[in-house]
Amino acid sequence: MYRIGELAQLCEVKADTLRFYEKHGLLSPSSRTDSGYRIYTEADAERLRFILRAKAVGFTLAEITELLSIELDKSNWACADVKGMVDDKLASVEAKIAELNHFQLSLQRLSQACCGGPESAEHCSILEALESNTDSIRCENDKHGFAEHEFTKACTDKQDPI
Amino acid sequence: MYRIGELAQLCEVKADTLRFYEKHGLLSPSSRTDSGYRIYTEADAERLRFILRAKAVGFTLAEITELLSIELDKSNWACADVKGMVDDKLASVEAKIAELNHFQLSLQRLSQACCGGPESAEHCSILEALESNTDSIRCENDKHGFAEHEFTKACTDKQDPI
DNA sequence: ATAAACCTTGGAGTTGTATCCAAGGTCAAG
DNA sequence: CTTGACCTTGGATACAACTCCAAGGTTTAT
Repeated sequence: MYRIGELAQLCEVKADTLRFYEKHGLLSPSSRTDSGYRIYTEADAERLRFILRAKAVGFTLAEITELLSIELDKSNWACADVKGMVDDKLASVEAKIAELNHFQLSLQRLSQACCGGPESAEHCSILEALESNTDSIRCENDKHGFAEHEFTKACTDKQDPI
Repeated sequence: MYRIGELAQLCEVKADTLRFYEKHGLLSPSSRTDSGYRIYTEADAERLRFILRAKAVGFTLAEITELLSIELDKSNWACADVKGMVDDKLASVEAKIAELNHFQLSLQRLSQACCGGPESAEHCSILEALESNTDSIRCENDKHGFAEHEFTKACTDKQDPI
């Protein structure tokens, strides 16, 4: 039997989060004290751990609600249903990864094209790339108008294609 | 000179999005007609394209606001400032990718452990994994109580470790 | 002259996951 | 019997980036 603060500490979440989960139907305390304090049982704690594990593999709370309803009525569901949820989530996670990989590649290219020095950004390759729709990014080598030996190193160093 | 719907169509965004950008200080039309219609110039369109390109590499609108203020006052900023923003964004994108890769791996393991068949979820490996804090996931081979030849194939097929 | 297609504004709603607050009640220790 | 730590509720706030709505004004084509 735990009070809200105890369960929160035990599972490393905030008491506010437990109230939030209750409001959204994920986890309700099994009982209350006479004065209204929430009392969670060990079974409640297990349910919370289920929620947290599901969160740890990427499920949203809405999806976890669905998983919990399956969990409580297993015999009326098939493995296919559960695996379907996992595979759907996997697909969406992979789609998100693909998008972020795209961002990553673009950002790496932008970073490589810029000397990153104290020179004025007037000829910054990054800004130029954002100004025009060219896919190729020109390195700002020699654009800054400083003595070449001073500032070109960073850029030439990074010229190897990705 | 474009009206809001024309610019929206040209750049493949919604007119609502342009009003939203205006409300948030990213892009204001250069003028209005007597009757109050927004009129965007070619320079406005270019600014919009800058915004969209920055979005396409992962910047948030708040970050784009910052980039735009640098863009309009380049000489008072250094390459280091711009590259710093790119590198910060790159780091955050990579952190997010790492998190999603973690989700992906976990989901793949869960998916592999489950036969995904029409059997009752009573012995579903996925649910069992979410119920207990074990890191290793037991395959549900033979747990369903059906004739072995019928349902074990999917699971044994996928036994190779990740 | 009228209908269709466009535009205006302010504001609300969405998704997701909390976090924080104020005003007040409860409980255990000293 | 007071202090401090805990608990209650409802509601506000936050982020991100839109998206939609209603009620009305404007433009354009026929």
